[in-house]
Amino acid sequence: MTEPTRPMRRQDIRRENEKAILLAAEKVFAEAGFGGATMQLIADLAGLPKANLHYYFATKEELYRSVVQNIFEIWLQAANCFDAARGPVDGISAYIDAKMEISRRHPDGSKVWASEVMHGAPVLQDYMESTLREWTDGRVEIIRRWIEEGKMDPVDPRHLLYMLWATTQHYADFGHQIETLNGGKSLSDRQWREAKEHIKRVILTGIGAQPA
Amino acid sequence: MTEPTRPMRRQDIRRENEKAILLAAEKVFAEAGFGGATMQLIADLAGLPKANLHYYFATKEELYRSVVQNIFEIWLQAANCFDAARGPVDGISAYIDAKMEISRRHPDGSKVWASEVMHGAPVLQDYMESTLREWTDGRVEIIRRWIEEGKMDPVDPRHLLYMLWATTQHYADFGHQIETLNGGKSLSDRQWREAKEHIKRVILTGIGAQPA
DNA sequence: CTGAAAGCTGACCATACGGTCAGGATGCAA
DNA sequence: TTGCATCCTGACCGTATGGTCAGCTTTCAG
Repeated sequence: MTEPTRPMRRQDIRRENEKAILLAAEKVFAEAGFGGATMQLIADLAGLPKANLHYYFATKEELYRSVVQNIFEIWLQAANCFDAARGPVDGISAYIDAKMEISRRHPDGSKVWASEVMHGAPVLQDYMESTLREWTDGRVEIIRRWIEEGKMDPVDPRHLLYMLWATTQHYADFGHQIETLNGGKSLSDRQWREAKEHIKRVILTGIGAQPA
Repeated sequence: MTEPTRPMRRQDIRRENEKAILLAAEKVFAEAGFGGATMQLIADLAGLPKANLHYYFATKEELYRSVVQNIFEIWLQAANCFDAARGPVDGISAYIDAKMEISRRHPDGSKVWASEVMHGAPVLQDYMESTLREWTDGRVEIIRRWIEEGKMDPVDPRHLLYMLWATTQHYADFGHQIETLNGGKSLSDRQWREAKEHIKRVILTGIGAQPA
């Protein structure tokens, strides 16, 4: 019916194909892990012949690396919430919201990231030792300041960060478990809202930073 | 030097070999995932020829299933803490302690379990729909009672359980990240104690169940 | 219009992996 | 001691996978 249209420019072709491949790869890596994923499966999901994948990404490792780096970018962007905040209530609330939104919108990416870390971060070790460490140290300093200013109880900033990561990431990585316990249905809008509110309430109350 | 000793009884041979294989398998599955693990690697780590693995475990799937089931047992045992408790402070404290001890002593098992769930629980789906669901429903009921009795704030019991699982499991699954951020060193006894205390403090305070 | 660069792909290859098996070694009950 | 069940294993096999490549088509600058 509709004229197929395909006078695509070179640039577009490259961009679209890479995008399709990365999306397919993210899903397959998330579902099967690096070792269990096959280039053939990724190719099928992306709607391309396998050899075409190797035209854009020379090796499976390279493709995987690209996927993981993409996630890491998204992950780091959620950090901005923290900086702009004037206190723990604003900052931590915004961060929880942002990370929960990632868990909801990019569950596959979250799983790939979790898998990568669980297996000892073979491709992201350098990032963890540089970017992630800097990011973490910066937020630890912010939290420390909040504590000094009496805006929250004196809890260990690092363990607090781990708790934030853990609780939010859990809804992506263990989403299948949660769904199963939810009667086999994925969480509704309301349930996601409740999850966010629960986390914010418990943690903010727990660190003595409840809004006036 | 020491006389090699090997008049081993049949029973012992079987038990020891199965144990060695399961231990090696747990480690390899944790490090490489199901797809990335190879029977050869597991055999080498267990100090046995590959063919011998297949004598005890017919297929890779069967071996994997055994590993996962073992973990699930340990995981469920930590549940007892909950039942004996008279209130949220006792119960949740004990549960956090137990789960953190699992994260510390069985990091590989925890990772295999996490991996299994992340990939959609292909071998444990039935367990999740029966045993896990029952366990969860039971604890939800206990928590609900505590709330009714005014022993803690009215938070959603399910999300509270997820938070407990997430925070404790995180120290195993993301142990590598935590170590990296800890200067490349694994957590010391003191740091593990601090982690436990932090989690207990924040969560118990967060749900309004702080001890008098 | 033309030539070269970019994009594409079926067919192919070497390897690694899960699994098999025939036959030897060993513990053990009778 | 004997017979048998259990335990063990080197050698082997079929398959699936990551990766290659020669040669095709398409885009597009000049």
